[in-house]
Amino acid sequence: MVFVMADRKSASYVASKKATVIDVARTAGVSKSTVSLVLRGGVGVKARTIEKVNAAIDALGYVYNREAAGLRNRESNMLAIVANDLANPYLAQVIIALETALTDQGLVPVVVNINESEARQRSLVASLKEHNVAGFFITPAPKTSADWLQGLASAGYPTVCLMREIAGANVPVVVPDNRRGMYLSTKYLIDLGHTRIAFVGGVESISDYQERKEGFLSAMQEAELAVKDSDIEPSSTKREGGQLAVTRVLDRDPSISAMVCFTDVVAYGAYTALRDRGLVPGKDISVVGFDDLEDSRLMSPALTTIRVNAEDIGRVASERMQQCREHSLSSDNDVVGVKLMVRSSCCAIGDKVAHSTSVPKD
Amino acid sequence: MVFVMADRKSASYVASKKATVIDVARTAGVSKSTVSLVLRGGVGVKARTIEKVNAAIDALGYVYNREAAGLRNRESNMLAIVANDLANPYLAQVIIALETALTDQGLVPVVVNINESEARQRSLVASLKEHNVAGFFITPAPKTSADWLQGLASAGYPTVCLMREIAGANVPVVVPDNRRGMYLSTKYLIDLGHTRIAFVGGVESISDYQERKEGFLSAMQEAELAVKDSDIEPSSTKREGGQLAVTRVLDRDPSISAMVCFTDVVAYGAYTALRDRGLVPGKDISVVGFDDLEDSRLMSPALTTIRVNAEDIGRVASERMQQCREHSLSSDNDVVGVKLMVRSSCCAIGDKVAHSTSVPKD
DNA sequence: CTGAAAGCGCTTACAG
DNA sequence: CTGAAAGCGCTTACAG
Repeated sequence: MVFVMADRKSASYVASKKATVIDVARTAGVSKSTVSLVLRGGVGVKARTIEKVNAAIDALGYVYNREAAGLRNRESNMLAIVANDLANPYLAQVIIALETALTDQGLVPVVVNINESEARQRSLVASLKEHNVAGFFITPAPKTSADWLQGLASAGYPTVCLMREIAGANVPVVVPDNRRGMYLSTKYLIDLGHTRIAFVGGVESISDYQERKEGFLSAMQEAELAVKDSDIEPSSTKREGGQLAVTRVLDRDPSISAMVCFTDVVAYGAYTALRDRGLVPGKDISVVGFDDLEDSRLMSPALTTIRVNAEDIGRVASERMQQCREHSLSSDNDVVGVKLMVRSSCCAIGDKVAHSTSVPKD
Repeated sequence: MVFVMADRKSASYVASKKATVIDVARTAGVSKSTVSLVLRGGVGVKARTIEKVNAAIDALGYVYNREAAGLRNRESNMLAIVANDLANPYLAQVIIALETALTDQGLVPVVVNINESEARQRSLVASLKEHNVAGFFITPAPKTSADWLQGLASAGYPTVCLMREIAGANVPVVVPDNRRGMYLSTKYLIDLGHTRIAFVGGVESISDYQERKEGFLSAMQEAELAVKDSDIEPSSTKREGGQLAVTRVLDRDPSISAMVCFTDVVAYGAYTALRDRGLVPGKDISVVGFDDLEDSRLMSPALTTIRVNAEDIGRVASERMQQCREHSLSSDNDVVGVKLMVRSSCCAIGDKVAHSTSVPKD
């Protein structure tokens, strides 16, 4: 009969010929509708039937075609994480936390890396829209326009910004308490007796930079300490950026006795720059970071830094996404708490003594 | 008329009602078939018509539904990068390189993170299959079964392994020349006069560990140097793993004067362990890494290490994938070259003098 | 270039 | 639970 001939003809590429719901129904001896019911959770289908269908699925190596399903019911379980720079270890922590939270909800997180390029961001997001992702987590690239971001959200794609805010876009944002973090680290240095404190590293065009700078300035102002323009030295957020920034700052003004760094990675660069001039961090000069990467605890001297719990960021962001998906509104900001981790990279100056009360120890 | 009423009713959620090919055809004043032609490159359609269609697409905010298209033509431009651990900085470099190569070919790379969990690998790969990805790059989790991996490839999903090999699976693999890399670094230490060299860090169950260990052993054997079991100390590949491994090795045998580390990250942990005992890397004891992360050049002492060009891995892997997609065969291994980068973390011992000829300098 | 029709692999809704 | 039918948004193939 005809069916047999067809089978024999296709014998050689049988593995790549994908089974379909009809095939499953046929081998399980049930209807197409029943298979569909089982595939979607099997409510109201009796256990024996579910077993038969699952057995057929295994036997045939059937792969559910979620895109065909999505075509009909307009649903998707795929969420995109649009990452500004996969080489940033702190972002990696956030992504890992976020992935865990999403996977627990039965969603499929995929990450794309835009490498701080607005153009790449634009084109990758466009591609993901074509693939019917259910929503976007995004750490927007520098120069991202509010209109573009807003447009994404308005077009029905639930969108949550991570770590960075784009002014003018009405999109929910999950950020650490950048102001308070930098305020805490600056205040800590002031309490140790430092009066000449530099703020090093970071890219001015990104929202977190401005927030951290404000925290620094407010602590300095509160203590009535002067801040010269030259005490603030932006740079790339790579290790090398920190190294260059510190070199420039100290070349200009050797009276600097302490520095708050934009991130831990910048602080690592600071360590290198200091060692290159024969200065020992934690002894000759004080350094504070921001992020609390795993390495910071392990290096020597262990880096005093601001801890931002990546798990918190991930968890809050996934909750916010869930809200967006439910009622497509809500653009509040979530600010995640921070904590000063005192380690060994700071020293007291003048008649002060390093105090280790009132501050959490590692 | 009916259409007008429908339009007015849907006015409030007009933004989320997606335009379709029919809508584009209507506003452009052409047929559905023509729009389809334009969407797929516009061959044989005159420029004026293409313009009209594109104008309509922009005006309507039309988003191509690649899944509906894929349903019909069984094509996909989405490639999955299944990463064993996103927190691994070297892997991040490889992913970035791979993404660049794929994007250049008009493909859409998405990465998922399995966190070294075989179960997560299994479930995420299953989900991605449901989303009709065109192929998989994978750094297989420990305990990945050859059958599973082989099954993936046999089911018609082009699959390329990165960095790690699963014995028994007939799948193309792109790896650095692990043996030669470790041979080179061990030989370098031997030439500096070291005789008691430890091999620290790394997880035994993964293929690259065995290869690197073989390189170490062959250099030692060639020099007729004895290797005790206790000179080889595996550990997690995290920084903390390196720290613990080095501590154990030196506690057992303080005569060790040099160590080859499984990776740069392990070497960073070694630095910490050495400093904790008052030893200065590059002066009291020699350390060599493997990977050549960006940090290695910048830390002090700058780490002597084996450079594995991540761009090469990414480029070769994407070429290999292209071949798989074209004729679904080819399971050769690609071995990417390595290079010893001599920096400051090693010292000569006995009557030897650090030689810096014949070896590439940074 | 157009137009009408069939089909990709599912879901949906409904009568039985 | 089943079965027949229509539809999701595209592509394909073909006659005009």
